[in-house]
Order: sequence, then C-alpha cells, then structure tokens
Amino acid sequence: MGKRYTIYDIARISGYSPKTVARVINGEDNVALSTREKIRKVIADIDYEPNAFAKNLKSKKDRTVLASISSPGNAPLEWIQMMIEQISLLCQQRGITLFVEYCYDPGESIANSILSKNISYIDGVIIFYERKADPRIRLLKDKGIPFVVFERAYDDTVDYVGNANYGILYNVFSALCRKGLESTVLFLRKPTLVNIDRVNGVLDAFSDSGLDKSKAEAVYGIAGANEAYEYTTAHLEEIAKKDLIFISGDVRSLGVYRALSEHGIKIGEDISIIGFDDIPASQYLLPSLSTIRPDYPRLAESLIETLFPSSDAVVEKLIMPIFIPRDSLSPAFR
Amino acid sequence: MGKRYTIYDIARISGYSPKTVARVINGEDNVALSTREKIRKVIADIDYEPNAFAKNLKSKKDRTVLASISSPGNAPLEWIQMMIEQISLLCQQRGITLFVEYCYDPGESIANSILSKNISYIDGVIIFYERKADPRIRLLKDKGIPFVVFERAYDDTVDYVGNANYGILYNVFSALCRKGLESTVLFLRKPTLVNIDRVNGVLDAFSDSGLDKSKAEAVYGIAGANEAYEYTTAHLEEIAKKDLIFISGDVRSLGVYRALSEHGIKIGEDISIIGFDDIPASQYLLPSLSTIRPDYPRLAESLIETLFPSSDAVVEKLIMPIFIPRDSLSPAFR
DNA sequence: CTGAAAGCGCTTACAG
DNA sequence: CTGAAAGCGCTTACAG
Repeated sequence: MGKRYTIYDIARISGYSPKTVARVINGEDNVALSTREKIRKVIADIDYEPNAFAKNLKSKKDRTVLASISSPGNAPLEWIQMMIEQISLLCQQRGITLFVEYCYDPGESIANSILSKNISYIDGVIIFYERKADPRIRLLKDKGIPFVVFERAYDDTVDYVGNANYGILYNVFSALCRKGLESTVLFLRKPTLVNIDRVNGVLDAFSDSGLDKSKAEAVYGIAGANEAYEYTTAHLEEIAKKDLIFISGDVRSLGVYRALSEHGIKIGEDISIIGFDDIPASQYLLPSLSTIRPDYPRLAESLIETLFPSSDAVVEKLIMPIFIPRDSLSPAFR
Repeated sequence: MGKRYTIYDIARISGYSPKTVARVINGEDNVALSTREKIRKVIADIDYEPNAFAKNLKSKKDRTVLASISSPGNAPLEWIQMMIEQISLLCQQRGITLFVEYCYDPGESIANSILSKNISYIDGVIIFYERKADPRIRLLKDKGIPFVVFERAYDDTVDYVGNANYGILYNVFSALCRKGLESTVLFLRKPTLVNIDRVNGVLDAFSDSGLDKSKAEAVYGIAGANEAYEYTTAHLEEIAKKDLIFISGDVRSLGVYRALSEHGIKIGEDISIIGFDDIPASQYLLPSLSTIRPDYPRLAESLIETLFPSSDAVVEKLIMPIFIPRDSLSPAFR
C-alpha cells in the first residue's frame, strides 16, 4: 500500500511545478522533451496513480455508461450476456467505464439503483426492458442525462437502437412464401413492441405474397419452454397442420421440440421451426434450430454512438439481424 | 439541465452553515429536528444531487466492485450471467456500485482495463477465469486492492470462492455407485483446477466404493457441443458401454445428445447423462438433462463478503452446488 | 447543536 | 515552454 503520491510529490522530486507535471500526465504537447522525460521517469519510479475523484471534480473527464437491465421475472436471457459483452469490449476500446445493474422490478427498486444514489457518476445509460412510464426514463429526463433504450421504446420521444424486427421477419417470410409457405403459427411471450413488430413483419409478408393474413396466427402467453410444450401438446392437431412455427426466443423452442417429438412429428420434414436469438444451444439441437441472430457488435456500436456521437459515424436505429437457416427448416424452404 | 446546486446553495437558502447541511445530508444525528426539516425541504425543493467526486476526494466513501471477466475464446457462458445478476442484486442491496468488464485475453488487453486506467475508482475486484500468473492479480497485489478469485485459484496465496466441485461430484458419484454404477466417462474442456477437482471427486468416489479408478475415464479437449458430438461419434462403441457420461458444462451435452440419438442409443435408458451448470435449456431437452446447479445467491454473498467482511457473516470458500436429477438418468440411478 | 477554516488532488484561467 | 493562484464541492478537525 504505502502512501499515495500526488502531482505535488512528482513536482517536488522532479523540480518542476505541479502544472507542468499535469501537462505531462495529460499528454499536452507544449512541454520540452527533456522535461517530459524527467517527469515521466519520476512517475514511473514512484508508481504514481492519478486520483480519479480529483480529476473529475472541477469538470467531469471520465466517461461512464450504465447498462440498466430489468430482467422480466426469473428468465435468464442468454442474449443479454452477448450484448453486454460486446458493449464492454467497445467501451474499453473507447476508454469508457461500464457499470452494470440488474433489477427485477424497476418500478420499486430504483431506490437502490446507482441512478438514485450516485447519478453524478453516470454520463450515459442504456436501458434494457423499458416499461411503459419507466421510472428510469423519467429520472434521466429530469436530470438531463443522455440515455438510449434497447429496442423500440414505448416512450416515442426517446432514442432507441434495436433489431430490425419488422424488417427481418418480413424478409424471411416473404422468401418463405415464395418457396411455397402457406401457413404459420407464431409463439410469443407478450405483445411487446418487439413482438408486435415481428408479428406485423410476418403478416405483411403474407398479405404482400397474396396470402390471407389469417393464415399467420399469433399466440401470446408462451413465456418459456414449459408453456411452449403445454400449448403445443394441447393444440397438437391444429399446430401439426401448419407449415412452420416461428418462436420468438430460441429458449422456448425446446418445449416445442419436445412436444412434437413425443407425438412423432418430424421437425424439418413434417413441419419447420424458426427461432430468434441464436443462443449457443440452438445449433446443437436435433435437428439444429433455424434462427435469427441479432448483430451484437453493430448493436453495441450504435448504442454507444447514440450516447456519445462521434462526428463521422452514422447511427443506425434499426440493425438488421442475420437469418440462419438450419435443419429445422424442411428442404422446400431452404 | 440548469445549474447544479451545492451544499453552499442549500446553506445560503436555508440560512445554516454548509457543515450543518452536510450533517443533514449524511444523516448525522446531532442536528435539531427543526433544522433538519428546514434543510431537508430545501434539498427536496432544488432537487439537490451530491457530487460523488467531491465526496470521495478527501477520503473514499463509496464502495465499488469490479467484476473482471476474461471469457475464454468465443464461448458465451450462460452461468456468468446468472452469477453477475446475483452479484448485482446483492451490491445494490448493500449500496455497492458494480463495474463489469469483459476481456478476451487478460494478458494483452489489461492496458484498456479500468484496472490500468482508473484504479482509484475500485475498492474490490472479483476475478473470473483466473490464469496462471494472471496480470490482473499481480497488479491488484501491487496496489493493495482487495480481490477474490471465482473458483479455486492457481495462485494459492489468494482468496477464492467457488463451487465445491470435488465435494458435489464425490457425493453424487458415491450415491450412484451405491445404486450400481460401474463405469463412466467424463467430458471436459481443459484440465483446469475446476475440472481436476471434478475428476478427482469422481475417481475418489469410485475407489471408495471399491471400484477401479480406471472405470472412470476423463476425456479432455471437449471445448463445445461440436467436439462432444465428434468425440462421441468417433468413439461410439466404447462410450456406449459406459453406464453414464458426465459433461462438465451443460452446453456441451447437446452434442452428446445428438450423437447418441443418431445412433439409436436411448438416453435415460441405455445410458445416463449428467451435466453441470443447469443452463435454462437443460430442463427442456428430450430427455431432460440431469445436472448440477451452482448455488448462485450463496456464491455471490461469499464473494462480496470476502471483499468486504461484515462482522457477523461467515465466509464460505466452497459452496455446495445442488444435484438435480432428471430424465437423462436411467431409472436404476434415480 | 452549530459553524469557521483548512484541506483533499486535481484543473482552469491567466501570466510571462 | 513554464508556473503561481484560485477554485471544484465536499470532508476533516477543531472550536464553541
């Protein structure tokens, strides 16, 4: 441990003034090379660490981002991890410090949040799982702190960045219709904006392909694999007649796999399945699950760019995900 | 935005001194009730936010923890998310601010880490995926900052908290041997300390049950489901003779499921499978995967408690995971 | 119960 | 190219 050194110590040891030491530390260029070298040597010798609190007191220097995640219920969401990982890597690259906060219910527990306790640390916030009248957004607007919502926001006055949910579903299903798709059922958790966009993409693809929209049926209430299993089992005859099941969230597909397998319906032959997220398990299911993979690196870049715009970069609000056809798609639809 | 208020503004408006204002803000008790109320009212009126940098300048007040995650390669690890989520919730409860950092290679990229750039923010660090001669640990020791490694550390001079890998495997396999288990193969990624503990738990269970240790065969190099699939397919005859496959990491089990299914070997009848982690997918596999579930809340608590010990709490270094038998276990072994 | 003064370790604004 | 002085918004140490 030992004593912590300050720029005054460096000044004393090197024989220069604190201001010149500060110039060297901050990489300003109007310092004589010989001076710079002497001061650098002292800094290295005493293993000096600048005090971040002093540095940010007069005016804030360091940039920080808070990822605020209010996971809905108990479902751990694989994609969040991939998203946070990409954001973290980008932040390190750009010298941004990343805070992460999970809360189960942003309505109540915002009192414990860094937003309520130490907001002066935070320069920008990425909001996951925005709710209607989200207290996080109200607070951030009040305080005038930049923020961006992941996926289209209920509050249409705020910035967001997300998957092109409508676009990718429209594209994928338009292509499927051209290959002869005639009916589908969509399994979704709740009619969130994300899911509504996905459903509308499918519906419009159907009607633009000359099919009746009633041939694409949306089923809400499929929270997890469990519900997917139960619903599929209970409505087996009806579902078995469909050409394809779209499941909004790969995790849920396991319930459908199980239900269909138990009744001898062959996925990728009798019926096709497409998921969303491309969780690690998907490619190893039997048959491997066709899915739609969010473009995490580009999403991370647009999120950060929205908070801290750099002159050149173009911010995309909607990032097109990538369709990954696998064996769960029957040959006719590949 | 508007101007940011300071305790001097509150002092001026309320008619008290800055010191008394500070007393109210910090909840000190030697303030007249009437004074406290007047000052509280001013604070609320002007929507005052304390400046965290000034507060921590004279002496550090806020406590912060950095979760430093060096994910090995490209494998996104579901359990990390569950771990971080629990840590985040606990930190909020205790008023600790959580930083999260991912890096692919701590050997190189530590230069971009907050550890190198702004270490004065950090009061404690949780290290995931410690490496031999980990540069993070060297730096933290140099600076005298408290840290704890998740899972048993290569550096045996440091604190760690982790799963009771040896213990749970010993317990589970001892019970299985009592029920007639006679042979097993263990699929693992690398001979890490974690995996060595798991293997030794199985081996000792075998020998303490009067079985030859050679009946428990460890196979390393199973990085993902892909490798699991290929290895199982290539060594099918040999593997099919075993009573049970233990897979260190549920994600990899999907490859084994696939390989066995393709050859008509029935999991939960002809052969049993046990995984580790209890990822969300596991319970929905067909058959559902028996697995060993880390006790995330207790792990989180011990990690934080190691960094910031509270007088009463007992820190456990090894937390016993929970065995979750499911359909992948043949009836004899349930 | 309340307050005046100095100090934390930097940066800013200015001077030469 | 270099430096002296004041200030950031709190806390500490002390006084009454």
